[in-house]
Amino acid sequence: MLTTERKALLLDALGKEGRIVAKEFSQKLGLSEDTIRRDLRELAGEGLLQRVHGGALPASKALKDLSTRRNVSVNDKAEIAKVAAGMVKEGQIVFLDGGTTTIRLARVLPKALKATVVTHSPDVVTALLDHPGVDVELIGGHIYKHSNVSVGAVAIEAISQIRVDLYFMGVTGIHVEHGLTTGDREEAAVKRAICRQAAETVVLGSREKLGAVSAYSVVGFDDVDGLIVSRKCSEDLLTPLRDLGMQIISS
Amino acid sequence: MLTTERKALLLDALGKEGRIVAKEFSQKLGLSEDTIRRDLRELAGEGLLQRVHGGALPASKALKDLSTRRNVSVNDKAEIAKVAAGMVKEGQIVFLDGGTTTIRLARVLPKALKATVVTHSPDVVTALLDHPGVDVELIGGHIYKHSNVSVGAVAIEAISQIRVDLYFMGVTGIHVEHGLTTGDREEAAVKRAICRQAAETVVLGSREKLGAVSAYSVVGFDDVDGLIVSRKCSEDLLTPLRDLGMQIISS
DNA sequence: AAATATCATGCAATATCGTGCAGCATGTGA
DNA sequence: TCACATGCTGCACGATATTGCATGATATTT
Repeated sequence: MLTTERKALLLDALGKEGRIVAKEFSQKLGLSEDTIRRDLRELAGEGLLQRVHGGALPASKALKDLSTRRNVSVNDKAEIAKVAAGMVKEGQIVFLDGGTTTIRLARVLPKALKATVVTHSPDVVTALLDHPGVDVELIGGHIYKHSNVSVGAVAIEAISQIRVDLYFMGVTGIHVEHGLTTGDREEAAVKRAICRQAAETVVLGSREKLGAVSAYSVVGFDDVDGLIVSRKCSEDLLTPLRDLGMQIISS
Repeated sequence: MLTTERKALLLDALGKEGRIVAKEFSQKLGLSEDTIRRDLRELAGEGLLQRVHGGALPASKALKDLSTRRNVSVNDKAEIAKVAAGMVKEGQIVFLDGGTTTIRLARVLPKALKATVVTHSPDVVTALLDHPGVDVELIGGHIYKHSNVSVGAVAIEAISQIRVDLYFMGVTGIHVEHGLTTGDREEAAVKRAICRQAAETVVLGSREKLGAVSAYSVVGFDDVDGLIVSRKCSEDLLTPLRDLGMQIISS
């Protein structure tokens, strides 16, 4: 077995399972634990995963959240991401926000899809590295570490110079009265800027976002065209949004 | 058996199986491993596949950078990164290139260090997420997937608008006659642009880079101020560079 | 605190690598 | 035909990589 291949296996497994246990893997491959541990150490050295006692976890905080927080919402987000990915058509220019759902969305985009993705999230860029068909344009700016996206005047200036067909927006609050909200002023400003440049804006709303309100208002429902929510969302929360003219797509 | 025919076989098998083990193939064809290895080396030289210990893998795998990193070199790079990290002073504005060594450098920067890092590499951004003291500015542009950095007119425009104190440059070739070279035209242009904006430029050169030449010229030795190399680099390779006035820092 | 599990490191055995060299076939020009 | 060049192949050999084991250190659990 080629060591590179083994490392690829480890990363694959990590992506799928969300964790790696050194002992299990050594048995599965018929190699000593030392070898696996060595691999994990090296991969951790490259920043490709995070070493923990007994095995390894994904490196990026976004992904770590995905794997550790094994709540319902993870499945929700996976479903939403799949539905959203299906909306992207050949040749389109799509803007992907930062956030766990949009990263998943990036990952599940068809690898051969010919399209252009614009993003201000380094994580989305990384997720799209193995999508040969997808052209990626990165928006620069000041990195807001809490969300790992670029924000600020530079980002907004760069955004104002592009046009996109479709914008997948992530938010932390979706509320009938308060509209779409997020936890950071800068991020809200960036989202507004993208909205202005997008022919169509779709909000990705996993279950816990519905009915929630965060500190900073992004836009009202007038400025967005659709909302993708989990199949399991209660109708009670959705009908008032429908009444506001929102097109609701259920996974 | 014609060598071209054999190479075609190798590429075929690679496409079908996803990997090639030199030993197996030599037995299957009744040829020595040397011959197969020679073929693989040449195909790798043309970029048609990726050489790894024991055989070969497809060229396009995102893991490519993983495998080019042999173990020794990993240690080399770790040492170089540590030395470079020590050069960064409080309050400085530092530009970090893309590349494995600079990512390591980012990781080993003191977490509490108050400084600003400018980069066009999403991976560097990710590496700096848990450095609360470090402000990160991201340069946007078109993502060149092979290296996972942003390049192109947008990137160069953004770079021209900043000044940095110190630029850590990564290259793929460091050669007495041919100067500093890299494998992509766009990347070379970006590196040149950063050089222009930097008060001081330092090249990070792990062992295998010394004496190597790549396709695209970046700058000559006049435009860089220092070179950090592994302790284990032979003096034979270093003295000619010293004669050119390079300041060489050995790890 | 004791028991257990996991870890990092050094070391030795083995496998693989790259290079130089020689043998062999084929091609070429005189 | 002969002498020579060229290209391909296998072998030898020193260099490098990989792996498992031993060992003492560290972490986790009871």
